[in-house]
Amino acid sequence: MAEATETKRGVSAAGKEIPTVYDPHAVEAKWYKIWEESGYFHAEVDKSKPPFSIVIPPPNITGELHLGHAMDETMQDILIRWKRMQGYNTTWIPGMDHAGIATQARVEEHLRKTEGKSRYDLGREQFIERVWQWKEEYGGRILRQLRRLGVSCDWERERFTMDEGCSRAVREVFVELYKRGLIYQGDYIINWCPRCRTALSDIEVEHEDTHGRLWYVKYPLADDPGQYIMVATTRPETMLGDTAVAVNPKDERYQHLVGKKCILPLLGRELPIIADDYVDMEFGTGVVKITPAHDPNDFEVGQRHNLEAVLVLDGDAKITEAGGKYFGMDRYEARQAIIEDLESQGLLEKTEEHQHAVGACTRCDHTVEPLLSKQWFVKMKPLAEPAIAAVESGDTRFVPERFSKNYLNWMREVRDWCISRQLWWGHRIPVWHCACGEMIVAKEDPTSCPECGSTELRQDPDVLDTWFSSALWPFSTLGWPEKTEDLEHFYPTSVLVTGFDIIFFWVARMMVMGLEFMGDVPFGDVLIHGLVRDSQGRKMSKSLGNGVDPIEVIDEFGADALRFSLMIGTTPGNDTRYRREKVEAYRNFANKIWNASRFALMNLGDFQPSDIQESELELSLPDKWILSRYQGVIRETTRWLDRFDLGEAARALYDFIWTELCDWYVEMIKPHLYGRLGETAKRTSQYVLWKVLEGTLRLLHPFMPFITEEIWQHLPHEGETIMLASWPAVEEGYMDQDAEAQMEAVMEMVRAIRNIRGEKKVSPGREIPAIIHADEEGLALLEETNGYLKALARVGDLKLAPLGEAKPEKAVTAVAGGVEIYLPLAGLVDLDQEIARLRKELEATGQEIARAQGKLADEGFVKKAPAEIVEKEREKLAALKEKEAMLQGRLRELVD
RNA sequence: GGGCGAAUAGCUCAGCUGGGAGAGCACCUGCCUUACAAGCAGGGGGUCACAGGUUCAAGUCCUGUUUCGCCCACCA
Repeated sequence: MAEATETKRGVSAAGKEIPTVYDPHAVEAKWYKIWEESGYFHAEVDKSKPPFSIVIPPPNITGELHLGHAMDETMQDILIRWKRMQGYNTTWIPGMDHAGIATQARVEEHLRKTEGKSRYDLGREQFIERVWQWKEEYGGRILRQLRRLGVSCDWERERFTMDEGCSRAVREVFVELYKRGLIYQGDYIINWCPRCRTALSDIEVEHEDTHGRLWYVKYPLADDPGQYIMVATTRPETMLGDTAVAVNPKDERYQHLVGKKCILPLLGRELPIIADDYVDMEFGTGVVKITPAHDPNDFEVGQRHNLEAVLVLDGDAKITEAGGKYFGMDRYEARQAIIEDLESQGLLEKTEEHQHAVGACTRCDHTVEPLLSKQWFVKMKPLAEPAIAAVESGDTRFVPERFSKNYLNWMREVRDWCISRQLWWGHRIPVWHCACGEMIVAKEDPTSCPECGSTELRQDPDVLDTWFSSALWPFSTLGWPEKTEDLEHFYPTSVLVTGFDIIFFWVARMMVMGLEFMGDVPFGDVLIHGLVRDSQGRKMSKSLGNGVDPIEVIDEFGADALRFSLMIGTTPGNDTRYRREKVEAYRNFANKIWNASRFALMNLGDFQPSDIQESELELSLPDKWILSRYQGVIRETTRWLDRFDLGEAARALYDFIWTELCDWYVEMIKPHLYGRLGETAKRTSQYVLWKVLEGTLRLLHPFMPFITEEIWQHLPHEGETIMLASWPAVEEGYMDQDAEAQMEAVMEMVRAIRNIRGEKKVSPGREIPAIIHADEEGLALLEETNGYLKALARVGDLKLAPLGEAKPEKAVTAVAGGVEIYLPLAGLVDLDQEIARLRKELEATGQEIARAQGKLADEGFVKKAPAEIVEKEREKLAALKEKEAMLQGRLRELVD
């Protein structure tokens, strides 16, 4: 018992204490500090190396990071660490986004809860001061969270979308676009959120099918008392702003009324009846009420027909004075009142159930109002053209490719971008007004009016859409508008990693601005990932309360485990579910690596790679095999990374490490390491074990940076950190097809014996005798490898004999790896059972033979399939026939 | 109204250029074998949604259907 306790503590032979359970906490904190303080994350421009740069999608300072960020950041870190090891001049620029509307809302809410005050109580200046305080607090939290994940960001280059440099870039871009005629101010229908009290861009509105109603309202004819024209509307409250009624010019039903007038119920205003193609004859009554101030289509109709636009809803979505007796009512209250009034006047014909899309603010979920308003816009069409061409030509590539279609479809139909927001938190619009009527658009704050010299200037109170500054991120962070060395070297950035949900918000706008101001795309590749959902597949959200804090996961399982679990088993661009058990599984994987490394360290002793020259190595079959497989995993991992398929790269490493390295190689070379096969065998396997483990750690490092560094430091290595070690390169000389085939045969034999042991319930500790009959080749292989077989399958006495020699009467038979295996298990062999077993096996083999023969008998297959495939099939058939012959021979003996 | 994705073991998901389906978890059997019980060995379990087609060969490519999910869209 005392011994067992000792073992659990992991006292090694050398007396070194390394715990058997990997504890990520101390390791992660230690290494992150060292990395950061040593400046490993930072890169100065080094023109002797190819550049590789990434700008982080800046997290909003609204709160804390969630698992989606963890995945996004992990992907970037993997790419950056990998490229850094490959020798690129890498920088990953971190930073945060001021997130105008979202942050303002959060701070207002906080203010209301803690002090019972609104932003108006504080005033603009004081309020903004509070937001900066918020930024310090929450921004700081985000930075700590990022560090816990292990990200190798170039912290010296950290930026904020409202810092001095970004602010300067914003002004520069605004003024330049204005000068180029690509920014304009105008009265148009915009989306207005009455809750946030600001204009929104089109993509900040989420359309949801809601079920509403369609009301049929009679508009009496002005010249024909008693007669009326009937309109159908989903929004009766906006009728207060009607300035016309429209029909389709082809609609014969209403031909005679076009040019006449009708009376707007409730208000009594005279409305012209006009004809416009926009009206769909099939829908409703074929008559549309026209409200130019509150509907985008009606606005256009209004423009075409020179109609007046009457605003009947204000910024709070309450009826304006223009609404007569309804003045001051909320929009829904007014709707109810209007319906009642119409009904009581006999003007409401009928009501139908009706499904239609209602826009909601993406921030607060309140229903937005389309309303006429003076705002600033970016003219998108001319800017979109090069952004379309760049993706069509492949200058920028989406991964997976399908997202380029999304992007292109949107870009081709892009509409002007409303960029002004009636908020306080954000980049103030660089426009000033003078009492003389002059408007000044300038990069620097003007002191006086150039027209009249007045110093009484008033700046536009509005701020810019948050995404305006985000759109400049790939170059503003590199120093633009200065022509910096950074900009020249690191722009365009190499790859952008982000979720599909912000392709329009962000990716598209970066493309536009990058091309317009840098004359080049902002990034070569756009790696798009999906959402991290909860275990039931639901989107994680505050309201559902199903969000998972990455820090809690890291506290429990370690950052490496979280990172790995977010990568493995995911498909690029697809959503993934977060499951605690999955992280647990990769925590176990970390532990597996930890223990395999403990084993290695115990058995490497004072080994140094310099102790042995590669020419002195006497490689055993397992040594050759693992070296060959190691080349395979280098090639595979690199190939997957090249394709940005991080999930498959992770899987390749997992399989190699757990199955091939740990389960087979380490088990097989134990006798070597224990010195039972002599000093050279020991040194050779020490060398191979070290070489493969050390290299594998480098391959794994981008995925699991902490544990790999910790172990690597304990192994003989070159350099001060694994972070800056080189990415393993394939050494063709170690690729060995024969070794792989031979090992496969040995593994098959071991599995066959283990299988029988399991079936016959032979206790695992008990050694059993075995007799193996094999052809010349098989015997040669077994001469060399019988030690492994004995150890791994727990075989004590092993007899080797050529095929055809007399076989033991009472023995369980297996045919595997091209040999006949007989296990004379005393007392466990039942002749009838054995015969049944062999018959079953024979039958299965017969079926496989039939299939192979059928295929080879097919002329089409033999003629058209690649020679390699046909040859493989022939070999398979030959092996199967051999197996069949062996089984038949044995069966005949037993039956006789 | 368009566009996209998903459908594979009980559950969650992989499956690259077409060449006899895999993992993790769960389940069953046996093991504290001196790296690891967060482990080891063995095992059961799948007409790859459905119907056609292309091909010597289809989970993989094409067409259609069904179910679920997402995105875009100014029919009041």
